[in-house]
Amino acid sequence: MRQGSRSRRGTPPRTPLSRERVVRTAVAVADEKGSAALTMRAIAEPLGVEAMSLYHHVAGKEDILDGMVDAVFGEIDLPPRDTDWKSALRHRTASARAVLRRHPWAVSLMDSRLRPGPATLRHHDAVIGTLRTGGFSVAMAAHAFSLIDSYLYGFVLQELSLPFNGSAELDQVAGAILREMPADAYPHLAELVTQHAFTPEYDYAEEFSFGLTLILDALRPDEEAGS
Amino acid sequence: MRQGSRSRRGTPPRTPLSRERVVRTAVAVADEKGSAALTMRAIAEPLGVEAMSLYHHVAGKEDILDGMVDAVFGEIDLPPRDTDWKSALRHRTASARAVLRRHPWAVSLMDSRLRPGPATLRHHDAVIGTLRTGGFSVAMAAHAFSLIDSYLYGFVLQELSLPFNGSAELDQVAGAILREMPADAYPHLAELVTQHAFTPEYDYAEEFSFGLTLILDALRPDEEAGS
DNA sequence: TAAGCTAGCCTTACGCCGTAAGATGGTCAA
DNA sequence: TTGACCATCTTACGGCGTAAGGCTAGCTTA
Repeated sequence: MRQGSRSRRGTPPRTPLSRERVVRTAVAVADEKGSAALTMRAIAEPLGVEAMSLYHHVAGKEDILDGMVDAVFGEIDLPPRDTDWKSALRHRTASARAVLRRHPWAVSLMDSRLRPGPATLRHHDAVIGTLRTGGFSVAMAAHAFSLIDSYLYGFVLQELSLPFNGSAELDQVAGAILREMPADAYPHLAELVTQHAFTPEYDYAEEFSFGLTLILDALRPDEEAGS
Repeated sequence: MRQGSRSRRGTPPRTPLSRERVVRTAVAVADEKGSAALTMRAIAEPLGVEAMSLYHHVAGKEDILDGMVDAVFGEIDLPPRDTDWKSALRHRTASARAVLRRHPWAVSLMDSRLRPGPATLRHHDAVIGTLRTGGFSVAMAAHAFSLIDSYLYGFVLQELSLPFNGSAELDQVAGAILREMPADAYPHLAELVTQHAFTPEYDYAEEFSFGLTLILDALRPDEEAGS
């Protein structure tokens, strides 16, 4: 904000651009304005620069998106190494949910993006390492990894697709949908929506925890070297 | 193709447009050309019509996207009513995975889209109904619903983000990533990737089944009226 | 049969988008 | 002082979603 403004004369101490600064700005823009507003021009503006200048530091918009995904993985806590595998994975999975809620554009961005950055690789390696150390065979670790992350991404995907800016708005939407229904066309859905006293923040945390606990308790290491 | 061509003279028997025909064509275009190629002009062309003509039948592109999502839900088998809840849900979940693989654009489209169509509502109602009939309380049915669908969407999301046009390409990508690694920077990840003899089609079906079985076996109805 | 209405399609145009190509100008070594 | 370099800016292009309005075929009505 203070460095570049729009000046060209007077040589204010313009902080030089860099791939990292571009990616960080892109994350901020997506957080604030939504992923639809993430244009090259919108990223350039808070940097006090024109859109085309970004191309000297990134290969194109796809490159920025790759960087954003890796930045998100960098924010997720790695599973701590000083507890059992179950507690460790519970911690990192809760951290991941928090991060993905903070960056609502991230989940949809992660699909179709197959150029994992270093933070992504480090993250996956740590999760698999936790399972292996906890006594999981390679095959079983793959199963557990797939299951836990599928649940994580799928849950956040669904959670974010609801407008949870306070329960008022949610109730309003739910109510509108219910009212459109031909009374008893969808009785079970109506029952569930009606009976669920939506208090989004808390309910969702509890809902997530229910599924995660069920999964973690059903998973079991399959190698003899127990801790 | 045969009906409209570009003619205006001679009055060929042009099949009239309709919201349903527009949505069906949009699904076909997305399937064949990818979701990035899904433009109003691209939808209009196979209908033998200009882009702006679509606006007489749909409210805009968002409306088409809503319709596409509902069309996808319409393709998913409802849980059959003549077995136990576990078999019924296994069937509909496998069907859902098959449908979402057939329309790779669908999962990402489902988030951010909060105007469920009739097929979507009917589908959700049937799933919840299966759980309730199976002895689940309303609260427990909500838990089970959330858990199963989170797993489903998350799994497909991850499955589709890999280039699984035959194992050759996948091995190639995996190999390239491994080669970029500083040898032993990600040992557990390397071990897992190396040891997993990727034969995508089969492996993924088995992987999905593992997690689904684990979840279904861990879930339990919580009301006394057993079957 | 003829007049007028209307539904359904087309044409044109606008302001966005990502980015190719090349001009500009500030910095620094010689 | 000169000259080269390189980060940045300017301009432009094709494609996007869609607003506004024109045209015509075929139905309604007298």
